[in-house]
Amino acid sequence: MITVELLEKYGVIKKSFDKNDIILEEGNLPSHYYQIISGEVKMSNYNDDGREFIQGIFYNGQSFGEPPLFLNQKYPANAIAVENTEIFILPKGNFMKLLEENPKVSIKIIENLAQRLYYKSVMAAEISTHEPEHRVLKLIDHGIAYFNFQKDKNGYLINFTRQQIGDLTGLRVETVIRAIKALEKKGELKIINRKVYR
Amino acid sequence: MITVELLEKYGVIKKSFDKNDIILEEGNLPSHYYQIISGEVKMSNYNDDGREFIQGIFYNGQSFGEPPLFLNQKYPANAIAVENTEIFILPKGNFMKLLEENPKVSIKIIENLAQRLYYKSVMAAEISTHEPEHRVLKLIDHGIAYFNFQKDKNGYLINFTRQQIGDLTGLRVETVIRAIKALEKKGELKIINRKVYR
DNA sequence: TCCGTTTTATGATTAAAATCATAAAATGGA
DNA sequence: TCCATTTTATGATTTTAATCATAAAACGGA
Repeated sequence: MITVELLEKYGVIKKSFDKNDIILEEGNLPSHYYQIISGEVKMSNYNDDGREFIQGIFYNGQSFGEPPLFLNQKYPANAIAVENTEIFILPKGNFMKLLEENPKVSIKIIENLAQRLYYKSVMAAEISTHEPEHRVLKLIDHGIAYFNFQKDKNGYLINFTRQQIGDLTGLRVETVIRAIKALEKKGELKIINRKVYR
Repeated sequence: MITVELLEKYGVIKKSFDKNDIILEEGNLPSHYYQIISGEVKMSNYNDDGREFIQGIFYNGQSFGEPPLFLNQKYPANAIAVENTEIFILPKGNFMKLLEENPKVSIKIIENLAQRLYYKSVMAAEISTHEPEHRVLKLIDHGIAYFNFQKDKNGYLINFTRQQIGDLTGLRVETVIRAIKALEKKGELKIINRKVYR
């Protein structure tokens, strides 16, 4: 996350997106740095028969889509507004100048990329070698640590739909529903009027 | 990749590992920066029944294991020497000092992390939503672009065993063998005395 | 408040890859 | 050069999650 003052100094602009708007598209070449002001963004892929895989979900203050920007490669996924969203957008040239002139920002970027790489390492191993229940639980625990889940008297409210959990873990929605039921039976989590708590 | 001169200036040491030696272990806290001088290193996970998932394979000049170093988190995977390997090892404190005093290195680190994140994004989507043949072909094409595969009159020699391809794509070795056969039949690649070319 | 859409839910069936079994070929140390 | 190990290979069987079908509950705009 880069501070508003710094972004403004380098000529950032604000842009609004409605729910379900496409912010950037797979296959396109990157030209801007994106940082969320408010709202929620997902980056995801669709395979040939329309099945979705969610690479990640991003909230206030978080940036997304930097890797291809640094590599001059095409975006490997789409970015879509999950709800109405406001975003800071900075042209690549300005962004690079900002980085050069503010070395401490580089460290922030490194930490952010490291965090995302860490998540992807954990989930890749999960998706490849573990059963549905294990995958779902790992995603939930990651979500508690890194997403903005709220804690109340029942525990952490897992603010994902079953479909989203499926799209994040490579499982179909029915499998997720059954896995969550099984996890509840084992006492690993609670279901209170359809909402999942841990 | 950080230059030898710079590493030496900050007190790097060399260390040798034999084939199959464990360089660092899942669950441990990081304390050093690692950069390969010669040889080959894999980072991988093992699930409860010993099934392996290879996070990545690294060669001369490449570094590995940085994300947890930047985050002060436990390693999410093991690093193992695939063959006899020499490695530059720099203590965390020295490495951080090097970064602070050489801002251009930060950009290199960013590019490297971005590249690895890119690979993981592509493979995560593959593993979650595509059939074995597609997954194998995608890995092979990625390998051609980013690993040191050699080109000769038959095309690029894919320098992975079927088992390695399986461990990188989350498939069992028999499935990989059958997928490669099917891809040959479709003309997507060649098998010349058991070696795969593309 | 009504109605279309989304989300959660459950049972039956199917398909695809994993597993199991076995073996030939190749490789690499001793 | 020999022999143990690794790699590639193939067929049969099983298992597991996907798929298919259907529906109730909840949600959200108009």
